[in-house]
Amino acid sequence: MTTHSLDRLGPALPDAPELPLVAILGATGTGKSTLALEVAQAFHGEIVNCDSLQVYRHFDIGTAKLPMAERRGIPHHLIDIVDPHETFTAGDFAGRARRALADIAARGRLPVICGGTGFYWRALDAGLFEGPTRDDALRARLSAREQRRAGSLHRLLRRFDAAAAARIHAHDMPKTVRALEVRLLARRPMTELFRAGRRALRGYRALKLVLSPERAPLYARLDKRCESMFECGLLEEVQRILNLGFSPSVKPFQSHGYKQALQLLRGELTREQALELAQRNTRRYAKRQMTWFRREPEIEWIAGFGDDRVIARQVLERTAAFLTLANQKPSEHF
RNA sequence: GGACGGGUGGCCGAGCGGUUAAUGGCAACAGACUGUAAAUCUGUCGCUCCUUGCGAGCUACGGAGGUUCGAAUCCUCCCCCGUCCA
Repeated sequence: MTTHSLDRLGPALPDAPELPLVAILGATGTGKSTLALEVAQAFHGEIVNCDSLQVYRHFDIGTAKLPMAERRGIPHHLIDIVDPHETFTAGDFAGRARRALADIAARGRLPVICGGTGFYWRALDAGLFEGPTRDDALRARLSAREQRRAGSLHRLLRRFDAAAAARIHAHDMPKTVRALEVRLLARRPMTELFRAGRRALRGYRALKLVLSPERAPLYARLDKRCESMFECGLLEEVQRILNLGFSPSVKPFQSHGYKQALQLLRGELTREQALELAQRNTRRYAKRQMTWFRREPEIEWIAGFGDDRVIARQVLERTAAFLTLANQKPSEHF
């Protein structure tokens, strides 16, 4: 574990008592929301969303957002905070999440982070490096260049930041563009900036739980959930968002489920095809999430669904133990 | 009974004499991830073996024969499936 002194967002004193925090992570459909509710309810917590799509207003059904009525009066943060056309990055998330954490802790409550976007979690926990934010004008120029000559951006990156070029596959445009953007704007290679240190979260002691049910039942559940989304208003929701004036090219529309619903509305897919593709992409996504969390450090695996009673009890016990330990920790120094 | 069309690796589906263990897609498995990450991208994917190499051997394109230096690809017979005519 390396720690860096670049953090200016959290309590920076190294010997300050660490505040407890619980993170409930895992693939979609593993029952995180329900479990987070249980934990928050039992330990005076408030929930902080860590899902890259639930931040968008109006995208409710396809993102499996917990309806207000089911939130048991527990405050949920970072849900419905931006409009669909606004860009919202991992950096934005990390900043706002840290503020939410501090607020919750200041209220004497337990922050319960809940979500499946691994990158957001990492941005929050390990932190991002100090670098330029995205620059759409620059990116427009870069992508025009790539269109003129396919492969030119990666070649360019090889000249400007060989280390990054070696790590990023030539076909991976988004990452190639970002590396170039950093290099061009900061005038220093991304690799160097990254090595210089990240803005890691300080001042908290986290219990990191990853829900990890068996694959077959998870997939079955995802398929079923996807189907019921199509049956229970996904199409109508998409139409409603369109009617509000948001473009179909807006980012959240590119996510699985919504993308297919849009294609179905345009007549590009039959209902069966749309559903099948949505299900397939959801399954693939879940698999990628599992891959991500496997690499996440200091994690505790929970082998089951979060809405399983036995699992819930197990997690509540674990959380209780964690909290008493967290409370004792500072006094051990004296 | 007759006329066509077809049977290809877990599935779909190309190939239609050689450089084809056989394009693609799906499924499966593994992985990457440095500010739009539910995105984007990569690898493996018949079996066995090893000195892990654009390695060796084996088994493969419904079945059995045949033609050929050589066949998933051509011929014969047989077995299935589909459409049409009786």
